[in-house]
Amino acid sequence: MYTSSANVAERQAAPPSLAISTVIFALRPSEKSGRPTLWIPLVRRIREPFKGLWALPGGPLTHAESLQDAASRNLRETTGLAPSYLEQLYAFGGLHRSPTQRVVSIVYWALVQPTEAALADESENVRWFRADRLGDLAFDHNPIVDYALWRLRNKLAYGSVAYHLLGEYFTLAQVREVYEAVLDRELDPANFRRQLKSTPEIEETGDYLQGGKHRPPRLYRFTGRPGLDPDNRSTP
Amino acid sequence: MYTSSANVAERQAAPPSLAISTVIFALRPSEKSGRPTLWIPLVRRIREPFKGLWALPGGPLTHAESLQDAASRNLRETTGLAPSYLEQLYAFGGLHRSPTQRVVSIVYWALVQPTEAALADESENVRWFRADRLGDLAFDHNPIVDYALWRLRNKLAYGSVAYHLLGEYFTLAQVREVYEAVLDRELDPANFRRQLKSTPEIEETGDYLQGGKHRPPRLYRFTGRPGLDPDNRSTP
DNA sequence: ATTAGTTCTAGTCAGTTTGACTATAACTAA
DNA sequence: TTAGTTATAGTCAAACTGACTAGAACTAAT
Repeated sequence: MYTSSANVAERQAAPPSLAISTVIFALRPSEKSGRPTLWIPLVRRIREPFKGLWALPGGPLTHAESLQDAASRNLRETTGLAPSYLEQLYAFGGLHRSPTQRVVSIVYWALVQPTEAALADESENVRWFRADRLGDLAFDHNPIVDYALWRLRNKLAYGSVAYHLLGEYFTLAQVREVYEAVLDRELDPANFRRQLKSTPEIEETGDYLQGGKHRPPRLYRFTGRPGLDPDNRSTP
Repeated sequence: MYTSSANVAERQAAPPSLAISTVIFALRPSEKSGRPTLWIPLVRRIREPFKGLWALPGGPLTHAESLQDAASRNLRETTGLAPSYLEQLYAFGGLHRSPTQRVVSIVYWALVQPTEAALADESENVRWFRADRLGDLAFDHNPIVDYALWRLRNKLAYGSVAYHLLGEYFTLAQVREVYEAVLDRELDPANFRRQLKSTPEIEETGDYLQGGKHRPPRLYRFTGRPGLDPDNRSTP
């Protein structure tokens, strides 16, 4: 068996172990400006290597679950979250990612809606961080998060992913705030609005968001699936 | 050890085995029209499961090599090819991909230049197939190839990948033929030309392609790297 | 040598998209 | 009632796209 009692020769012969990790994104209001910003939950390492450092939630792949199932189970167990979007990011398999053993990590990235994110477990060993202020993470998790951010920005430009960071109903200004938070630049409200209105997947509702300080904006709804992954493509 | 002598209980306890496979694309002239078309080399299964069927080249991940190294070694060993482009495609980890054991396959896709592809080994158990006429492959390799084709078409639209299917020097018409072969539709020569001329990564040379039947076209050269993968991004 | 045929290459033109900007509508708070 | 702010619609020029025309440069046939 591949337990900790295995000697060096046995570890050499063993296949690399397989782990699943997830980069989870959610929007939370910034402390200062109150505008939405990207946050990521991390877990503290409670054993070596990198004991005490923060790391992406993850764990080994068990025998009876698919990769995607393992990712969502892990998500649920470590953070209590149910993602609204989950996609494979990349398989990281460099030789020296972990100092103690060879590990291949299949990393997923997930988006979580704000209502869900507000309920998330937070504890001594689970904490949310601003995506742009993470500090030094365990293993190679810093470049992994960078790559996940790059993918998120790319997917955003393409289309259908922003709505998974919002609730079912949203205003066009809220969508713009998502884009501004993720892309980290301001967008012209009128032009942005024109583009969204020309995409058929965004449906006008009859309702308006009340309770604001100014003219109440109309609420919209997103219709249409994201799905580009092979694992998602066939789901109707 | 996890050999064929392991019993069921041992296989259950064992971690899923890890394999690397590669979808290799190269251009070859079609038999009929002579125009370039996409071809893929496959290897014949010489043992169960799926004995006798054609499959993607691949093999187990050995302990001392990175994922990308494993992919290129495998490429070289099974087909004798050195790719001009190699990128991770996806990690496939469904529970029932292989009837005999749980296998997680990290699949790469590669592009090979025509000079290289012409030298490729072909034998009883290695043969090239037109990408659009593969028949039934072993395992879940048909949807994997479909997904690789989808990625290739996408990357083509974005930019820098077409030149890795060509030699160092090429005419703009040759680039157009690559696009036409991969996207499977005709493109207006004048408009296509205008677009390419506006991209700074395509450099005019002073030379012309001689020996054709008509006006000799100017030769161009591609300058600039593809790299979007985390494994490729930092390579300068 | 001349001509026909083909590809290479440059250009036009209308329709569409994009970015910067202006203006009015609709609400809250003072 | 008014000032302030956001929501929303619209204008305009620049850039881009797809369809098309036309001359340049070569080969092959007459």
